Amino acid sequence: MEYNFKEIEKRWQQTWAAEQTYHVTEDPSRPKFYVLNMFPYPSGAGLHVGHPLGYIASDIYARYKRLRGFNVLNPMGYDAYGLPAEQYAIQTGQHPAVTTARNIDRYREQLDKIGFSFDWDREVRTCDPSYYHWTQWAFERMFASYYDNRLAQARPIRELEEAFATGGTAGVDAACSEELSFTAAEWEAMDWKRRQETLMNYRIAYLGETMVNWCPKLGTVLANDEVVDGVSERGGYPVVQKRMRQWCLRVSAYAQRLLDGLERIDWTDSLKETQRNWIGRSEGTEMEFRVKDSDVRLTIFTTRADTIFGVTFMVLAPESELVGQLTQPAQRAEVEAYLEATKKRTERERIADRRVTGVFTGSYAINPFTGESIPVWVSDYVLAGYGTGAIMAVPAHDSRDYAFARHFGLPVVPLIEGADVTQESFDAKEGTVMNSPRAGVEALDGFSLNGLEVKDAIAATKRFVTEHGLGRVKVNYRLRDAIFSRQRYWGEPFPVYYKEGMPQMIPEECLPLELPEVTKFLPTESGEPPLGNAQQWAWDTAARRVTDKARIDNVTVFPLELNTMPGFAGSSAYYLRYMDPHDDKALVSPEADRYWQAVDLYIGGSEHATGHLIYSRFWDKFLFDIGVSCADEPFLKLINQGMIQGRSNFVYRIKDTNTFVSAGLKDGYDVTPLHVDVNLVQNDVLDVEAFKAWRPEYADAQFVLEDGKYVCGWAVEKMSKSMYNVVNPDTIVERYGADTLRLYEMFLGPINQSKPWDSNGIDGCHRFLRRAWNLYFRKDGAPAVTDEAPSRESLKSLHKLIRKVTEDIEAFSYNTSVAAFMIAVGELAQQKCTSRAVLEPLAILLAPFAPHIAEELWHRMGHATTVCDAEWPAWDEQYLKEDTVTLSVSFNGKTRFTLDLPADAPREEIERAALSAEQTRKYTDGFQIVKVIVVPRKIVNIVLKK
RNA sequence: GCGCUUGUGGCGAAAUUGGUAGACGCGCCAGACUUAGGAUCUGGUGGUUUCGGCCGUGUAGGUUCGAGUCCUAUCAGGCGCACCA
Repeated sequence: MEYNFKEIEKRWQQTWAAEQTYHVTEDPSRPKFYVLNMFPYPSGAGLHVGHPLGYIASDIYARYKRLRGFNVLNPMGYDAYGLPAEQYAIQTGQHPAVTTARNIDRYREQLDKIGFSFDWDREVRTCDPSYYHWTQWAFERMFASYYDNRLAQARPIRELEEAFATGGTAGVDAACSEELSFTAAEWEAMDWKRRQETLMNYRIAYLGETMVNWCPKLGTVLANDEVVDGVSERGGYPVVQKRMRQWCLRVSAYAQRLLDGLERIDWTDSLKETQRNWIGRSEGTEMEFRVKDSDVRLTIFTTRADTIFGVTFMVLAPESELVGQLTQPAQRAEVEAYLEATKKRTERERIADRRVTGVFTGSYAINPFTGESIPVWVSDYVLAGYGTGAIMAVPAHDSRDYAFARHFGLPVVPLIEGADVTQESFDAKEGTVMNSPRAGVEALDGFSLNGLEVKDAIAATKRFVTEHGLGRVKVNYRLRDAIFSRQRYWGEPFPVYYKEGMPQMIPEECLPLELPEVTKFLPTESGEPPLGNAQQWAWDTAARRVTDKARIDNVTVFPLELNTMPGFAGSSAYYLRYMDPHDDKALVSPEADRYWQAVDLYIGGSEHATGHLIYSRFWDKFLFDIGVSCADEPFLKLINQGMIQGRSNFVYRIKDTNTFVSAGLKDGYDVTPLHVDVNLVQNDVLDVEAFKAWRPEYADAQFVLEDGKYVCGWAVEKMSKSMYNVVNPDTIVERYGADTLRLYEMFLGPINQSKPWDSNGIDGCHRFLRRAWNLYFRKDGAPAVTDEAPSRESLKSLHKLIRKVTEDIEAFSYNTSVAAFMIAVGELAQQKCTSRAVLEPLAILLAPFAPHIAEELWHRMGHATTVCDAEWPAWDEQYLKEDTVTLSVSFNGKTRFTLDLPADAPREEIERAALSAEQTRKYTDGFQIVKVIVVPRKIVNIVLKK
């Protein structure tokens, strides 16, 4: 009987769909397990073989867990909002909703062919109103919340209003954009608008005037993680810094919790480290410097408070508002020219060209410890967005300050004994402090750090600063608030209208606020975002619905927000929605949430480390605070699947001809290597006829063959259309079947490693499946499975396999379990094993990896129910025991001969046998036996000495 | 510059965690069956060898009876962060 994978796979896929085999419901009688893949953005190019890698790995685990009695949630959906569909819409006029739906259909078709155990009933699409209803809802809750630093928790903004009314800002410790200070009376005196503005300073979702990454080409702002090397991640367009009023999320309030949470989750060290880096916690001191002849106080942040005696100048960021106040008339022209020049430089230019630039303001700060005057400069090496936007410069012990001091001829005062600062600064935080203060300089209260170790000097300075009211100990984070608006069409609309210029939320019960139709996807002529083109885009507060813009009277009808939300909005809480995808009363019902808790296993690429995986953790912590999610970490275990790279093929054209030379002969000619579509190549041999048909210019191509074949060259490159190395999973499924594809993707190597797709090895996996199939049938096609008792040998093969596969799946080492299958099937074939007692468990073991063939074999063995509900077999140690064991006998670590002994021989007997073996005499002759080391069942090592 | 990570045959990779390095697959070689093979099956396949062995896990040391595995130094690749004070 032939292994007809096409027929088998098609039939079972239909059956599973018809019988809802993978439909899952909350079942408190069974333990739950939640497996999740990062949902894909449905691009127009469809899936290539790299995409399903993670899906297959998680599907194997999901099926395995189900076989072990778990109630497994394994959902799939689409991250459907995104720039490519919109860019395509701008070019072609095709509505993004149309292209997105088409791409989703294509993805679904491709996914269905691979035989996943997804519960499609729980599918979500971020662009569905029923889905983004809850994205908008979460945003509204963030707007209505502030972060209480003392409780380390989000609280209703109402509580803050009450606190302001009773005591002003005194006693309030809340995360904010700007430290404010007012009394209850001042709060009471504020009008509605003023209060709204004040509250905005505290809201978790807030409208903020900030420096943003503006991408003129895309016509939108971008989050920090969407900017790579000063250009946009999508498209690679230049990005400039621009001050704009934008929606932001106060992610920074959660910095410490995001950091602490990493301790409790099972992620790779490298990923946790990446997040720690991104959060960038830095413990230091904030110190105040008075300015000579001015009321201005300069606050700076430093991690090296101990270097206070080496401060020889101060530097302000060009964007700092203090620049204007501190610039003296004599320096005004120069400073303004500098600010102008800095503004013109893009982020990219600043990174590419690290010239030392700066300008003196004419003002002098006063060192709070010594009273010395210190010149205040402006330079773009100080960033406005970090710390206070001002620094104390210690050129002797900071390389950037050093470069600046050398360039402008400012003094360098070394503070560490033995540090040579004639050529470069001494940045290390070690050594003994000196010159603190210098001889002859009197410090405040006789303070001195001389003779202390740097570590102790930092602590001593912190203590002194706090005690003398010169500043405070402060923790800074690199993590910035997330900019949450995009000037694009294809995204979630904000449920926001504007009254007196202040944003108002649309009532929760009126959600979702649906994305309006527009005629054009480009910004309006007046520079408004694309939603400015929508006619039906105003909010009627009386009728509580969207209405025509023309009716705006700012009395009952108000303009709606024109920005839309960024890509990460929809992907931040989708794992919660899968728990309860059809609920129209809540994002997730408490029952469903309590049952599924959190994602037990999350699989996806590490490229989301500083984007989605931060935002999602933030979003979840917020939902945890307001009691919607019961888990404060959303993804308990995370595995990063490696990228599948492309394996490109090349043909070699002899220059100025249409003749192509086979790879082995190309060195004899002057050739140009050209990418050739890998689908025209099999095992590196070119299908010459297909090649001729590929492109008109190759129709009359000539070939120089080797051994009658045209052999192509190859290289590992990114899988992309332009390299002609994209391998489509459908092609593989068509040729070998889904089970072979699944097996082969896993066999390729460890899932967390990047590796090139190489179709060359796939035959091996396909052969394995055929051999497995052949175990179950006789040559004439009749079923071979019998009720005979299995041989001990066969049981040993089976139980060895059960143990190996079970342990490997638990360790996500799928490539080695596939190898174990190959060995076991080979052994069983050799043993001519036909016993049901062996072949049935074998089919179950195979089910997670190759579900179609397993299901088919299971049914052919007479089972009416699906193999998915079978019970995972357990191994029995008694079959794994050996009767005899072959020991290696080594002398001084070198193996010389082997010895067969009963497996249960005690240590003494092994030792005796080794010493009395006749070969032993040969090696011990003339030596003294120092000791004998017995590694039971493995090695006897005899240590010799002359 | 800082952090993380990986170096093993012609290739993808294994190695029970300190115990016979290279499982399994590809490729290659030989054979069988075939008019034929890009089909199938069987056997072989790290290097070297005077056929006793000897040498082999990026490089150089160290610990150990014994090191791919542990320690020290060093080189190379990949990823992340990067005027973050």
